[in-house]
Amino acid sequence: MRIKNFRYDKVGLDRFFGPLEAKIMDILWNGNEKSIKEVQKIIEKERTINFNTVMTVMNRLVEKKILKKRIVGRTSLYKPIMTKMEFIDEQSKKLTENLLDEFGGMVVNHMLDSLEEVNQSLLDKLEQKLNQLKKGNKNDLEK
Amino acid sequence: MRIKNFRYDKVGLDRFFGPLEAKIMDILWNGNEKSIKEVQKIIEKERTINFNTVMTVMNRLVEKKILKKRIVGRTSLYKPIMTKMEFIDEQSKKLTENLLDEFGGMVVNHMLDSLEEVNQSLLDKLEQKLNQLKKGNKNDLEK
DNA sequence: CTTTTGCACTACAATATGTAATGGAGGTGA
DNA sequence: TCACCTCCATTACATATTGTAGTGCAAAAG
Repeated sequence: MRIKNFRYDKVGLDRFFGPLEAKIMDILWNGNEKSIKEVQKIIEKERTINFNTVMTVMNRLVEKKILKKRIVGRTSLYKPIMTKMEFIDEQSKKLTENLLDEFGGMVVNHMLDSLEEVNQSLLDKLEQKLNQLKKGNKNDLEK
Repeated sequence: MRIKNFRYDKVGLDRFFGPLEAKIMDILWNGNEKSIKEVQKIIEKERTINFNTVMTVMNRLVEKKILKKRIVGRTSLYKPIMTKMEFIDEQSKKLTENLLDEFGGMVVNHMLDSLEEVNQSLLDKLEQKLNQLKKGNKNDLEK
């Protein structure tokens, strides 16, 4: 399975995961490979959580190919398949491509509208990319 | 209620709605205010669909404030609260803002990457906006 | 007054996610 | 060896969303 939903009434990891899933991913992205017990203990610092609940959700994340599970003796260790940055990058890229496919120029305009409050270095990047694109187009014409 | 999910494994209206919801919205956006019966008849051209099924889904769309319902005599007429363009614009705007909030410059880069395949008029628009932004920034500095 | 139509109410199914009980398999201490 | 403890699999129930449809009422049509 894949991540299919972007929840835009949520923030951060909650945009891609349910709240418990997000918590677990957060823990695993901010540390090493962990057993269910270890994850459960960390969550228990904030609230009570049943060991089996953590296990079920972690195993579902394995089915979804978000986590991978390594069995060491009698214990299973879990860690994310991608780093958080890789994950975020992949998701935001997919979303961006999807938005452009679906809405085209409209999204570019919205983006640029929202960009007004954005810093200079991003503007520079934008300009740089724009020049790059213009050159590309010119070359295309020459071919 | 609001639209909360963007399904990026789907296309078009299916990104925001379930398949039957999407079909219904499509019908109502491509025509006038319609009764349940009228909508059902249109869907029945493609497949069998129970009157009550259409009714339930349409009334749920009213609850979600996507449709509004007007009772005329014994019949209820339904139409979208927003035009399709308004809806698409609002959703894509929200999504864009959300993506920028969440991922910032990363999204801009993805967007510009994806933009390479895009037409000249969009490039022009982009350039225009860029100049606008640059001017804006200059003014900000002068203040 | 019976039949048809439009609708409300209710219910069930599938999927996603959170929750947890039960019980097995294997290690540990007495 | 026996009782216990730890980790895990299996199974289940709960809620929300969406699609589906039965039952029955109330009003219109005849």
